[in-house]
Amino acid sequence: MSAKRLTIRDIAQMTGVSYATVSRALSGSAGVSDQTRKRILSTCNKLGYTANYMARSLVARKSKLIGFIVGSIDNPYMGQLACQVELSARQKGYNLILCNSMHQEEHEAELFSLLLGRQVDGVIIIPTSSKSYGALEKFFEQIPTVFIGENLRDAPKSYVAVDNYRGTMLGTEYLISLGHRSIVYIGYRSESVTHQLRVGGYTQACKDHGLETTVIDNRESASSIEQGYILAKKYFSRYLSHTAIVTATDTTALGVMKAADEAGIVIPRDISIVGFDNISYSMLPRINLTTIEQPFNTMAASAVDMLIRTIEDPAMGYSHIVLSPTLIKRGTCRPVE
Amino acid sequence: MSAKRLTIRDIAQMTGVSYATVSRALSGSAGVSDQTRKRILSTCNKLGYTANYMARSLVARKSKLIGFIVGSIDNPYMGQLACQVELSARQKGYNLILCNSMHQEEHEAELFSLLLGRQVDGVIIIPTSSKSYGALEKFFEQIPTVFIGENLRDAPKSYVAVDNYRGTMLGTEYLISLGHRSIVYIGYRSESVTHQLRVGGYTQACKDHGLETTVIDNRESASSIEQGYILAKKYFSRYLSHTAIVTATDTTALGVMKAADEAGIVIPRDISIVGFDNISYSMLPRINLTTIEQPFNTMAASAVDMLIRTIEDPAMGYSHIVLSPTLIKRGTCRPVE
DNA sequence: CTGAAAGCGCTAACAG
DNA sequence: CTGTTAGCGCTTTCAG
Repeated sequence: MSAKRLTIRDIAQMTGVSYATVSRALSGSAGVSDQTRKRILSTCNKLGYTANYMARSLVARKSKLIGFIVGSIDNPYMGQLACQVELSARQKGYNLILCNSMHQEEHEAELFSLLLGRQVDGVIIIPTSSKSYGALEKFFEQIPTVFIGENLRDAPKSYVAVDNYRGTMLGTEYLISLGHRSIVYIGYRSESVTHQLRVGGYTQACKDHGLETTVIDNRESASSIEQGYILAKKYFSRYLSHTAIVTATDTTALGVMKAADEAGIVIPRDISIVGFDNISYSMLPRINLTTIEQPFNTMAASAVDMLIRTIEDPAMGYSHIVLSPTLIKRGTCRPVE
Repeated sequence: MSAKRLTIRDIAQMTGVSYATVSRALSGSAGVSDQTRKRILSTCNKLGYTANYMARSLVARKSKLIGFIVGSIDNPYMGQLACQVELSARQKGYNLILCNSMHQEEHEAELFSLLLGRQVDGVIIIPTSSKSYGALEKFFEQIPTVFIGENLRDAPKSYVAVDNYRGTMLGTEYLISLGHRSIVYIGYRSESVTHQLRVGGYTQACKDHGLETTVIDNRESASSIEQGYILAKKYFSRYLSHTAIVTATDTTALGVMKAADEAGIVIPRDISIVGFDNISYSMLPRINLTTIEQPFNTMAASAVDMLIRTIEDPAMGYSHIVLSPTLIKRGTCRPVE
């Protein structure tokens, strides 16, 4: 096992040149004859030599490493983003150190320090809530950071998010266009700006059409199927008047659907429902959820681009990228007679 | 941005000691008076100093970094494993570099070299197929590696997997106990040993009870909902005789269910189905898939343990951990009259 | 075009 | 108990 890895000196000796020359040949910098370069390169991969990034990073003072903090990678929304983030980053020569915060703000801060110690050149974070921002502020001047998913409003920090307000507005108006006059919002997490905006879009759309609003809060630190289920179960046991539901997230919607099924409420016959996120599971057969799509690939690519631009030019300011959501019509909504 | 990070010398100067003393104080090694240690530690976190892992790793010749190669992290099966792997690794002082191979063996090899250059102390891989093993063999003597998920039979390399043979056997026998006499297997990927074992368990169970077998192959390099759908669609358009389906994976089952729904085939009334993996979405309301569970948490924790043990004691041999699967009875199977 | 030497931030002997 | 001195493997001046 690990027969002491080869160093630049070893291959210098083999080739009969100084190790400085080897370094030059490998890093592609000028000042080496084509002949020696070829000779060096060939012995390198004959012996399977791979340069030591650690040493290289130490002198270069940059690691080409990006810290990536997510609530938990088994959440499909984060998984989809993570996949694209990793791919774009790698394509640009960066690798990702993955960290799960388990949706806890204290952990996010600890993880940030850890990542700082790891000498990452920047961090991309899918924050648990907007509160994350405040707690993390002290790190921002130490290291380029970009947020994904959470809308930080006018905070002086880079983020890429979807237009959440417009998203729920789109969803709510679709429901209204179908004839619904009594719509409830389920799963509002008040400490999240994303959720504030989502509930805002719903409220505005209702107001615009002279409709009443009802909002059911989620007091947990994350949205999940379980939470949606719990919330909806309680809801179904008390209210009966609404003909449609706007949910905070697709996972919430999934939980709501479960509760509806158990209560013998048929979707969309008895009640219509629209989700938010368009996680891959929303398109499943039996689910077939009408929802608002977040453009994952664009979000991930933009975040990586933004971060790397800031890393390479520290004088760069911040940017806010707010992408357009799309309504995906599937099978959970129907016109009201 | 990044006001040149503090070094050990900076804080040595501030405290009025030599930087070696600071190093000792930080690494907790003996040979520093409690008083000076406290003084050093306090200035350290007053100034927000974090030790440079790169430099530390360079001299220690270990990075406390683990490379983690997955097919693609947005696959729920891999996401669930990844989450646990990261958590266990971090708890033991290791961090993860995440890489998506996009289910391509060539990429796996490239990723391995890259990770080697990154000086990871070991790698955990969820291989695309058993072919991965051969192509990667040349790396194994260079770095501790453990495989998750794929059963490598008697290969001289560490892996943790579920007893796939026993899994489908369990599933098939359950179906048989329900009275099914005509069962088809959908989604066999012949280049994967995991799949060979799964189809083996199915075949054996059928043989044991004197039943015929029918196997539908998946010629793609990965299982997915889409593949399951395509396979099932073709299947439903030709066969009609089976009363039950054993699927290679839950994602396959999901695709099969979609095709069934579209074809007007009602599950479980017209046909029963059992999946494999118990990914989180199988328990969804409308899905409620009867399936074989893989113990994700145990698998992840064992893999990390095994790897770290090998890292810390290079003389360690390899181990094969084959965990027991469990049948999760849900709503997609019913007794045949 | 190539070699020698200094140093990135840290740890680990070895002295004092 | 603390300071000094070599490096870890590499890049990068600066000479030749």
